[in-house]
Amino acid sequence: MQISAETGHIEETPYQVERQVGFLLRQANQRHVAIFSNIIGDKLTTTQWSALSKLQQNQPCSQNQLGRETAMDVATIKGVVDRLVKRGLVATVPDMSDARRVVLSLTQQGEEVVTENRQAARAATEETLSPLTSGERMIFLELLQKLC
Amino acid sequence: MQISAETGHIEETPYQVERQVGFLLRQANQRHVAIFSNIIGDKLTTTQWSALSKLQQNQPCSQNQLGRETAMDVATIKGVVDRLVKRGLVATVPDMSDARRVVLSLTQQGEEVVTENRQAARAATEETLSPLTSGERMIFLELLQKLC
DNA sequence: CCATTCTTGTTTGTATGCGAATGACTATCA
DNA sequence: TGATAGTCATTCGCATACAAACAAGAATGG
Repeated sequence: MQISAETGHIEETPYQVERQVGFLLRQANQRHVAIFSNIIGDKLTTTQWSALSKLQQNQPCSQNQLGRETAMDVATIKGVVDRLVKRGLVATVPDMSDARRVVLSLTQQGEEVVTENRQAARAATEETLSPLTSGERMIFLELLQKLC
Repeated sequence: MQISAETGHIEETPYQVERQVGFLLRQANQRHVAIFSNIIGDKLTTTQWSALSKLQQNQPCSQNQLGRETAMDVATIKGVVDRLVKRGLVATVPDMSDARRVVLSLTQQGEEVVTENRQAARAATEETLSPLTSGERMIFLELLQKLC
């Protein structure tokens, strides 16, 4: 909304959904997910990759903690972890000192999967950012981080 | 990957999921969705708003067409439209000239909902972008558009 | 005009993603 | 210590999101 210098009236910028941040964020995310799954294949989703990759950094880790660090709801992280456990990439052990907690860690196979796919994940990032120049990427990532 | 001026070796940038575009896009989108639903309430989701708002611009419109214009899969747009129809915001009529097609249009109530919530949608956009200065917003939106 | 091909809409299956409720356990503080 | 508050994991319900398979209709070329 702006005030016109001529009329002094409030001027409505025409509202176009396709120009709104929300719409664009959703689309950009969709594009990235598509690129990621083209490169990685159907083995791993972006969300699963986040969980595995983050778990490797913070091993061992409780389920909710991992959810917090990957920005996933408790209900969401449970589903993700369940599928990773079923596929033998993540192991769960009950916590000795806290009976509520489930302690997560990568299995041997999980470690291998993370190692094997790191270059592919880098490639996905690269391709997603490919429409931007090197300088634009720096700026974009900086601004994007402010919106999180 | 960069080449060090000192060693001449290829240096691996340490891989951190939380710094990757994909991770940040997902988070930024989550934040926007949360802001939107705080402002609009549980009446409408971001996706439903996109569909309604776009439909108002392009009335009447076939279902798949609307999906294409809102960047939604055929299966996704069907679910969205079904829910909007069930709530009386969208009406469907069979197309005379093409028996496959379902022609969509806003109902009276649908028109009202779009009109009533446009300011709120603007406010959601505004709040999502609030961490950025006016100049940064222009740059960010421009770069984001290139990634779609 | 007929066969091939494309498009439209539907359904199924899998995977996020969140709100809200629940049960079990821990921590805290009066 | 005993009530209260907070945390962890689970579950349910709803809403995207996409791949894949399908049926019916439309469009095209031969």
